[in-house]
Order: sequence, then structure tokens, then C-alpha cells
Amino acid sequence: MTSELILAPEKRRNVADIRSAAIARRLGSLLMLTPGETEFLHRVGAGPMSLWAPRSLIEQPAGNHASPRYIISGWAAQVRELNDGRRQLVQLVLPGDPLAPQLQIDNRGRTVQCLTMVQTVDGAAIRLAARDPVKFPGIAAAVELAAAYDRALLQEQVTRLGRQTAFERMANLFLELHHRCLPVGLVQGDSFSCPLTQESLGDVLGLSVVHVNRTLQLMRRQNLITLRQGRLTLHDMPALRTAAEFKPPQLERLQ
Amino acid sequence: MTSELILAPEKRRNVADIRSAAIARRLGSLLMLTPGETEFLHRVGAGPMSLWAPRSLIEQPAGNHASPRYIISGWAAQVRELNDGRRQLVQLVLPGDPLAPQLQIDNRGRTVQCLTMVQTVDGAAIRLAARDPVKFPGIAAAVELAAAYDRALLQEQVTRLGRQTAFERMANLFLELHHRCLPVGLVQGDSFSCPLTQESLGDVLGLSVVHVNRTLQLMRRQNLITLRQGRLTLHDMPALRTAAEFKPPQLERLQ
DNA sequence: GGAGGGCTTTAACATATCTTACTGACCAAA
DNA sequence: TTTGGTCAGTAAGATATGTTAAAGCCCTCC
Repeated sequence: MTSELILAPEKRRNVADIRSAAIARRLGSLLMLTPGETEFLHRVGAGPMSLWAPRSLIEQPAGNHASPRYIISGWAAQVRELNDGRRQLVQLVLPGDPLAPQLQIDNRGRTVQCLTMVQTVDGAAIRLAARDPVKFPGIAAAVELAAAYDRALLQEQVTRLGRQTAFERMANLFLELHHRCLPVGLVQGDSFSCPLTQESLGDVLGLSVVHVNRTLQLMRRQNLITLRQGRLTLHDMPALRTAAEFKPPQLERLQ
Repeated sequence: MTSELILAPEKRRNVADIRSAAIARRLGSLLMLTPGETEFLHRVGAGPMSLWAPRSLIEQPAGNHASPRYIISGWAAQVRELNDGRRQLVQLVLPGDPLAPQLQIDNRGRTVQCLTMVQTVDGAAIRLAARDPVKFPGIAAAVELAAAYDRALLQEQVTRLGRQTAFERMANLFLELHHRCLPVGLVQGDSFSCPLTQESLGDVLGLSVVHVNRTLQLMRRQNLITLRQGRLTLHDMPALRTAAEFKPPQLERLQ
């Protein structure tokens, strides 16, 4: 993560572009937005941002009328902890995603934790724009679609944990991550930055660290993936897809 | 289920009341509704209904502007099937719940299946009412709250499957079901109708039938529950709570 | 009143995954 | 250079849960 801070100037420019564009790209991938809307979301993404250290907990504004923060760089996760220390990363939050969609629910015991350094911007402007159908005809629908999409991913997570083997779970997750990073512009070729430690991978997949490691080795031996220094490369997507039965949620043809 | 059809007349009347009230009670438990709103929801619940046989798949109207059906009696489940026949009941749908909250997503491979005989009513009127803040100030917020609540339950399901043992999962699920049946008026004392076969229980909890049976026997031997003829009684909620770490999602204090 | 079909129960055995423990690589701070 | 921390890798033994198979129960249907 910090390595990004010491990139050459022209590269740094690109990175900054990707960041401020994250929200626009994410929402724009769900629904055709007007140029004005895209421009607006770019400005939101380039607005004042908060910086969060790795492992820090992100506090959420709560209540009915609060607006969510959006991640524009870094990875975070919704975490649920059990009394004896068992941890479940309920879902991963990636650039372009709102941090916690359901602010109306009291999230005691369900925190959002940064997995890397994280930059967020405030989503109040988006919330307002969603209420102005004249100037922004697509924003409200896009935000709603994003929530529905997210919920579908959560349902995939349930199936993974309930009925798939370690190998299948992992393949499935990797495909989901690829699928989610793609529209936000975070994928280069067949590889993308995946800053999960084996321990957090285990906490996502409901597995022990040891078994995560075993399963990774297995995937490596079959030349399916490379995972090194926080970078994940998928060498054989067809094989992964066969193993994982990953079906990305599809948007309904809208009338 | 069919036994309800042969109740004495005065009983039948009560059952019908509970049914038509399901939506009103569910939404009213989340937010104080005006008498007019409650009355309106009662009428929706007493409107023309569809009847679905046990095991049948409920087709969903799809697309952006479709409105969801609401269950007013019986249990159903969102089902995800894997190619080799493994099944996961992603979440249970109970009276008062909309059948599938995210209609914008193409649900191929994610069907809604009836676990019992099911009665549904069309939710179009509710959708319309949510757009009329003058006449129905609370409906929109209540529907939104219900969706957020539902999502929180889905997150609980993830934790269950990812990090809890069979015993804990089952205890947790039973408490959730109790908690959900309560506001809809389906709980009598500490018992309620729970028409899950051991096989569907397994499909909810990510366990094999055999292990479901083992775990049930264990709970029975510890005098925690009775489950007979589709009726579940929780004899020792404190013990169950300790085992399960069930934390019902709490609504934020609203401003 | 027997036959068949769903559901529950139990037993015996198989195995995926967990636990504990140790080693080594890498990196930042002292 | 040492120290300490985090993370990846590996081994050995333990166990929760899955699989297969069979039997019994309770309905409903004929």
C-alpha cells in the first residue's frame, strides 16, 4: 500500500485518477449514467477524504439520516467477532463500495475494519443527488442496484460457506474478487492487488490459516493461481470457474 | 399445514386474522405506524392471494419496476443449488416478509421454494403507498428498515456458517426463528410452528441430515428444546443464548 | 388392511478440516 | 548486528462432520 506513495510522478497521477473514479466506475458499471452524473461522481471521489490505518476500525455515522462513507482506495471488511475470539469477515468492501449499506441497524459487534490503508470520502452528496431525479436521473437507481448487487454477493457468500469445500470456496472467492475489481479499473491483465493475509483469507472463508495455506499450495501446484506480495494472478479462469461454480449476479434486463 | 383447514370455525377466524395481519405486524414492529397505515396494510393482507403447494417454486415478477409478493402464511426459502445437487437454503422467508427483496438481480439459479403450503399477496399496493409520504408517512421507511433488517440477518447467517459449530448454529437459528415469529404473532408461550424437516434444517445450516439428527438429539438430552410434528419449543432460552451468541439486530435509535 | 412414500433414527466407517507446535523469511526498529 | 514482530510454510495427531446403509415410524392411498 505505502509503496503507492513513492511511485514516479506520472504513475502517481494515474493512481489518483483511478481512486477518484472508483465510485463513478462502480455505479456506472451497473447503469448507464449521463456525462453529468459521471462528472459529479468524479468530483465526489476527488473531494475531501479520510485516511485510515491498516487494522483500524472505521466508525460509522449511525441512524436514519446518516450517509455512508465510500471507499476509494484500499480494502476493508465487515467483521463479526465471537466471544472466544473467532472472527468472521462477513464481506469484503472494495473501492467504489459504500462502507456499510444498512445504517439503520445498530452495528454493535459488527464493525468495519481496514485490511490495508484505506481512503474514504463522505457519501452525503450522493445521497442528496439520489433525491434529485431531474438533475441526476440515474443516481438513485444506480445506488439501489449497487445495494441489490451487494446483497446477491452476500448470498453467494452463504452458499460458499454452507456447501462448498475449501478449494471451491477459495476459487469462488478469487473469481468474485476479480469480478468486482474489474469495473473499478483495478485489474491488469489477469492479475490484481489482493492484500489479504492468509489469516484474513481464512476469516473470510471460514477456514483455519493452516488449511488456507494447504489449499493455496494445491492451487499453485495445479497452476491455477499465483499469490505473492499481495498480488493475485488467475492463470486459468476456466478451470477456476468449473471448480467454483461462480455465477456473478446478473442485472435483470430493465424495461 | 392442511390441519389448519379443518379447525373449528372460531379458530379458523383467528388464523385468518393472523394471516392478514402478518404484513402490518411485521412492518409495525420496526416503526410506529399510523392507524391509517396499519389499516391499509391489513387490507393488503386480506386482499386476493395466491396459493402455492409445498415444494413448489414461486415465480418472481422480475425487473426494475416489478413489485414483490409478500408471504402471509407458510414458510419458504431462497434456494441456491450447486450442479451436483448440493443445496443451500440461503435464507428463510416467513409470514410478513417480501419473497425476494432484490428483484433487479437476475435470479437464475436462485429460486424461492415453498417449504409448506404458502399464501402470498401482491405487494404492488405497498410499493405505491411507499411513494405517497403524505397519506402514508411511515410505509417507505418501514419497508426500507425491513430490508436492512433482513440484510443483517443474512450477515448472521454468514457468521453461523463460517465460524460456528453445528450445535451453535442450530441454537442460533432457533433463536432467530423465535425472534422473527414473535412480532408476527406466531409464537405461543415458548413454542411456535417450525415446519422444517431435518433435511431442510441441514440445508439451512450447511450440515448433513445425519448430523442434524445427532445435534437435535443432543439438544433434547440437555432439555433445551422439543421439536415434534413441526412444532418447536424452546425450554431454556438462556442456555440457548449462551451457546449461540445470538444478537438480534437492533434498530438504531432514530432521530 | 396392506403397500408405498416421506421422514426420523442409529450404526460404522471415512475424511475434510482443525489444533498445536515449530521453522524460516522478511522487515523495521533499536 | 541484534531484536522483535508479522507472515508464510510444514508436520503430526485430533476431531467434527460427512457418507453409506439399514431399520422403524407414521401417513395416505388404494
